[in-house]
Amino acid sequence: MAKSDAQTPRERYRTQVRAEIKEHAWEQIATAGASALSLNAIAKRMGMSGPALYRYYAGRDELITELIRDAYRSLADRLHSAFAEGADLAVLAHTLRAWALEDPQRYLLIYGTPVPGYHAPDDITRISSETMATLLDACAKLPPDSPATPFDAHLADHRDWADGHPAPPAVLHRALRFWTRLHGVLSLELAGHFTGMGFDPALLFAAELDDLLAH
Amino acid sequence: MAKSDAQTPRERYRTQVRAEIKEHAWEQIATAGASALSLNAIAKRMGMSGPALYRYYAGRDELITELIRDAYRSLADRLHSAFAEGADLAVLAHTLRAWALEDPQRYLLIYGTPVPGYHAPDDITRISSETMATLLDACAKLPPDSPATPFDAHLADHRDWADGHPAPPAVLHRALRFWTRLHGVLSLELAGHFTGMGFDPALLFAAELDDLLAH
DNA sequence: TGTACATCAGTGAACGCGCGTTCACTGATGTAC
DNA sequence: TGTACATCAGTGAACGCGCGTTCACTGATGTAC
Repeated sequence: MAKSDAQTPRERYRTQVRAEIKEHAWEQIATAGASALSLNAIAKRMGMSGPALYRYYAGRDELITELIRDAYRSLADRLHSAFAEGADLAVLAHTLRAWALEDPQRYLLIYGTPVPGYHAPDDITRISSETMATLLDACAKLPPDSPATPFDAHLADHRDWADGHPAPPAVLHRALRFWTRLHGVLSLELAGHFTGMGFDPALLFAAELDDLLAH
Repeated sequence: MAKSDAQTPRERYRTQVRAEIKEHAWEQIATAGASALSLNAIAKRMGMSGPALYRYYAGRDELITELIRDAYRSLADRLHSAFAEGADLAVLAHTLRAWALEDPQRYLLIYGTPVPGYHAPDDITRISSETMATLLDACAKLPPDSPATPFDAHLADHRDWADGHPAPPAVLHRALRFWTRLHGVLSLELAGHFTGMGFDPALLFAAELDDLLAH
């Protein structure tokens, strides 16, 4: 976290204000959704005038892109450091869930409804594949037990996304299964589709996880 | 589809224009997302002035709510009629996927990122539970084979959402599993998270479906 | 069948709003000699 | 250590825009006698 390149006071101030802007941006997103994010509103809450923010961000798009990048980065780091500390898939799954519940709109900014025209810059895609790599590493540690499926064969021929990871197709498949199933429960929970249904979403999540680890 | 209550020409015209407004609204949502939906823009595309739309909808909120209702209605009807024609869970799953791919933004309007403050009216919740009921009916037709899980026990005590459906907990669990797993694959596919990964999302969907039917 | 009236679709002007963004500027902070 | 200059944060005014929404109105369509 500490990037001590001997910042001048001005640089320190700059990074601090940039961070403060982002904090307010997250608050605003949590309250009204990403589409309602407004530079002027952020400025007002910070007690400064609208144009002042242009000293720190080229415009609204740049700010949003950086928020998205930070979200991916945060998740990738969280999972990676958990894995580095010995977390297995079960722990990673709960780490993911905890991260998502910490700030639902942050999760949804990344994995929720995309703006039809938007294309993330390359570096963001790269961060996202770091997360995938951690997931693959964790999946590779499990004993190979599931029988090969037709989809495994398909994956054997379409594994570019694994980015050089040596895992066999069955492991790639397992990683995809983890991702889609946990996302399935999580995203419906975060979107509020379980509210009023009575059961505890945490238990459904745990049940899916058990099922994943059993096969 | 035909609701022939002997409409007067004026009523016919009215319903026709309302439908035309909604068509343009869907186009706009498909193009720029739901948050960009604007009455004025719709009016312009229809060649009329902005205020004219207020003859047909009380405001933007009413229009959006009706779009959401229509989306739920469309899905509920599609699944229900498929089931009525003898579809099993596998066919229902593909019906769901086809419906989603038909208009991704329509699916995401319902199951994607919610606007933090929004609460759907009761009748919409009811339509949504129609879909759930169909899913439960289909799940109940499968032979009971999966062993009871701890979550099943939890569901036995929290089954209000099943709305009087006589299915045992294991079936409720199966229905939830179907929903969350298919949604997991579908929503990531629609949000474009598989693009560039190389594999065919349809095959991953099929693999998840196979797995669901096997247990 | 024709006339008198009511209904209703649609218009254009207007209101207030908040948005993103630019620009010329003031004033404080840091730098060089 | 003090002075002269450059850098940069922040302001306020302004631009143009599109939004949702209201209002008083015109003109066409339907209804009643």
